[in-house]
Amino acid sequence: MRTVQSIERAFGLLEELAGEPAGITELARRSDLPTSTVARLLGTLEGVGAIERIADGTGYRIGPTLVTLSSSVDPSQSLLAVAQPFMVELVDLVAEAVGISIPAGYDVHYVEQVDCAHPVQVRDWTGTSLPMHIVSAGLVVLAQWPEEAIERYLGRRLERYTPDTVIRPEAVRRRLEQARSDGYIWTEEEFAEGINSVAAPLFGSGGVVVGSIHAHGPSYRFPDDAMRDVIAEQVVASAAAISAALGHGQEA
Amino acid sequence: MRTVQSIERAFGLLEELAGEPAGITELARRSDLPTSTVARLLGTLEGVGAIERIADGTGYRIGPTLVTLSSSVDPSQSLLAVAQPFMVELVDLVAEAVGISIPAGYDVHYVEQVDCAHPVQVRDWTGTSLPMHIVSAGLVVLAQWPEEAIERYLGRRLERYTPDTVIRPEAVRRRLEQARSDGYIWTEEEFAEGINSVAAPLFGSGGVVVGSIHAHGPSYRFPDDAMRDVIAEQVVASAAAISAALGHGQEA
DNA sequence: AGCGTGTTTCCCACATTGTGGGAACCTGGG
DNA sequence: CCCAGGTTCCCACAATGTGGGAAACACGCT
Repeated sequence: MRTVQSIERAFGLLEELAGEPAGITELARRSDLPTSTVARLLGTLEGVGAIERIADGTGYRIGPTLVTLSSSVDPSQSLLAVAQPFMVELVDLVAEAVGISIPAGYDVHYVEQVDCAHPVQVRDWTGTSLPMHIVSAGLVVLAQWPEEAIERYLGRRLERYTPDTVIRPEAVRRRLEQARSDGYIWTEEEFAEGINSVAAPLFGSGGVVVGSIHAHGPSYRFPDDAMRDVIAEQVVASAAAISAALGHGQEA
Repeated sequence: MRTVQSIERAFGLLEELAGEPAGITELARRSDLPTSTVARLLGTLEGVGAIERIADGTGYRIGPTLVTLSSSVDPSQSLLAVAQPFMVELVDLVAEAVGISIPAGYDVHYVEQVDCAHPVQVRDWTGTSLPMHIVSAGLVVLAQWPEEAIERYLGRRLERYTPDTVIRPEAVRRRLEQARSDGYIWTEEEFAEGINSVAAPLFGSGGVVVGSIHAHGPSYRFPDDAMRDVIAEQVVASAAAISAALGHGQEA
């Protein structure tokens, strides 16, 4: 036995439903399965939240679970594919680890990192989430949010991670302005002692922020003071290139 | 038998993966299933595209199929649930059909309509898509896009639907400005002769446009000249209420 | 009301299908 | 080269999912 029939069938049904909501009998006809089987499969799918009953009684449609499942990785998906080559390129330029992250609620989620050759380097944060105000990758994203959203963010208690973490709302606000005008931002030992990073925002199809790209390294060598601006510009340039690559190709 | 075990397990695994990509053994540990079973389930899920292998060999993550499945219904989903009551309310106020639409590439897609009591009324456009520049529902959305995106839109050939359709890029631009400052826009027989409509944009969690709400009626009676501004304000108010309802509640 | 069509839900015997133990097989490190 | 950690394959077993059909609903018609 290689594949699981019931799962394949279930996804067949999901695809039908994605095209157009429908009831048991109709799906049974379309997918050429006995109604009782379809009923059972749909029942299970409903149980896990993959589909839900349409309000006025008859029929099912794609449900919240699927949305959650996909959204949790979705943005990174296309992002990763597109960004990968640019990340590698950027690593060569700045000679430090480069990462990509996406917004996830009030956090940013690190989805990928390309390491540099240095024997001493920042560990791979892929898979972790951190509050936006403590990391460059988060600040540049936050900076792109509409005013009310920022308001909400800053209205909550802002956690401190190190002595250098900036948590005064007005101070954070100033940094956001800075990020907007510069197109990038530096954080220095605000999340963890010994790590500095620069980040620039990534924009997707509609012009909305979909995440950010950053370079980070040990604070004893990064950034080299002379290179500070150059590095930032390189990150910004990579970000722009990725955004351009994402830019078009909208879909419903 | 009530539910299908393999499907439940499969979705359990998907949820694990959504949280964080992982390999077979790790998932087996976490979900407390035999590795061979996990391997088989993942194999099937990969077959249907629900997950995919992570580039550098080891591990799986959520795949394209799930994204497709959810995106096909997602935007309308939460929107519809939230918007429904407001739509009904608005119908009462303006005494004409009210609809909701979402952006889909360069088109807007009509996802729902609540009809009014009039024996003569606009047909239900639910399910159809139209270019943004010819309908109020599209213009208000377009108006919220970032400049470069608008640029791209207007750079293409703009189709004419009726003699009154505005297709000169500069003219459209002026209307977009108007839409931004007023918060709504009227279109009069630009898409189909005999139909006028007003629309206002809907904003979602991040403050991004997620669609629009509009009222439309036969041009011989809609809008009543004296009511023109009142109606527009009512649409705007409904839009604001819906946006507020969508507004918060972010999630990863 | 009463009927009829088109649903969905429930039940149950059957064997197909999925299961899981374990062995073989890769792969990367030391 | 060997060892650990992971993945793929195999196979006997029966638990699991299957599907036919009947029962319970839900409407729309007359």
